[in-house]
Amino acid sequence: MSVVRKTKSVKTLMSIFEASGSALSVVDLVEQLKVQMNKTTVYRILERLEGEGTIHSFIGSNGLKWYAKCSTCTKHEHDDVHPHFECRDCGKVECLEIEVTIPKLKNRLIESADVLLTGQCADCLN
Amino acid sequence: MSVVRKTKSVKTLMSIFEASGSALSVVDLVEQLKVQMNKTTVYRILERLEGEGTIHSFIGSNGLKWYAKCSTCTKHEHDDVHPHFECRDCGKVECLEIEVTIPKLKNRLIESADVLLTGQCADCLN
DNA sequence: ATTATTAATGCAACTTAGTTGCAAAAATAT
DNA sequence: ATATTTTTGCAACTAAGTTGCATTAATAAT
Repeated sequence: MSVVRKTKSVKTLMSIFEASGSALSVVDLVEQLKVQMNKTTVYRILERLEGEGTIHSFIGSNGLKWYAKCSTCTKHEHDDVHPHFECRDCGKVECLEIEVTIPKLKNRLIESADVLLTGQCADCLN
Repeated sequence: MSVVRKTKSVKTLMSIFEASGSALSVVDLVEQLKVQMNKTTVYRILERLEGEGTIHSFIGSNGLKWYAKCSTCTKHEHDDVHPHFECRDCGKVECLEIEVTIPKLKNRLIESADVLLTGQCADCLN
């Protein structure tokens, strides 16, 4: 069920993620691709690629959805504690290749941890 | 500017937060209060209370906005690294009274950190 | 290579969270 | 009691994301 076919649209999205070093918001992708494909298609392809493990998603500071293809995406075991960084000036969002340690909690089972850091990126610091 | 008046609606919302130990989603508040006040009013009161420092907000796992009144809200200096926990079974969201250590990053200025943990709460573990 | 099967797409209509402008009502100040 | 300023309700709107269904494109089977 739900085999991911290598359609033209899928290839287009894949190459966008390959080419981009940072995360991409769904809103931006839909806007950027609106002449080439329907927004529903964008949403559905992103869902499938995430299900496949090719990309991963997270929620930005304003509640909008972002996707990224990072090095840990290629591993089978998905690392849940890799943080994301959002620049308050240029709006760029990136995956950070560091690990954040989540303390163990008694009485609760933690299944995943989303860490979103906000601040100024290298480019915007000056 | 933007003095917070103690209107009936404000008092209602304040007492809801006092009575509740956990965080409250805006959607739930609007639904719960829809006979007593307009949804626009709910949104605006929450904004004002947050500006005042009485409550704080964050984004849940599905991108929706949540508000909570926690112990650290009463302090003037707002602690940016207090995590939130969302139960995947019952949907309850709570502030955790622990501190998560965010590693220093070279080349980036971190201004705030949002940590959202997802899993099973004490009640849903059995 | 053609045909059959199944997945993917486009489209339009819809749902839902959140916002805006403005007139009316309620708090606070005078 | 009146004037001032904030707050509220309402209706209309925006924008993100979803759904159903008919059509089209990929892959599998012959």
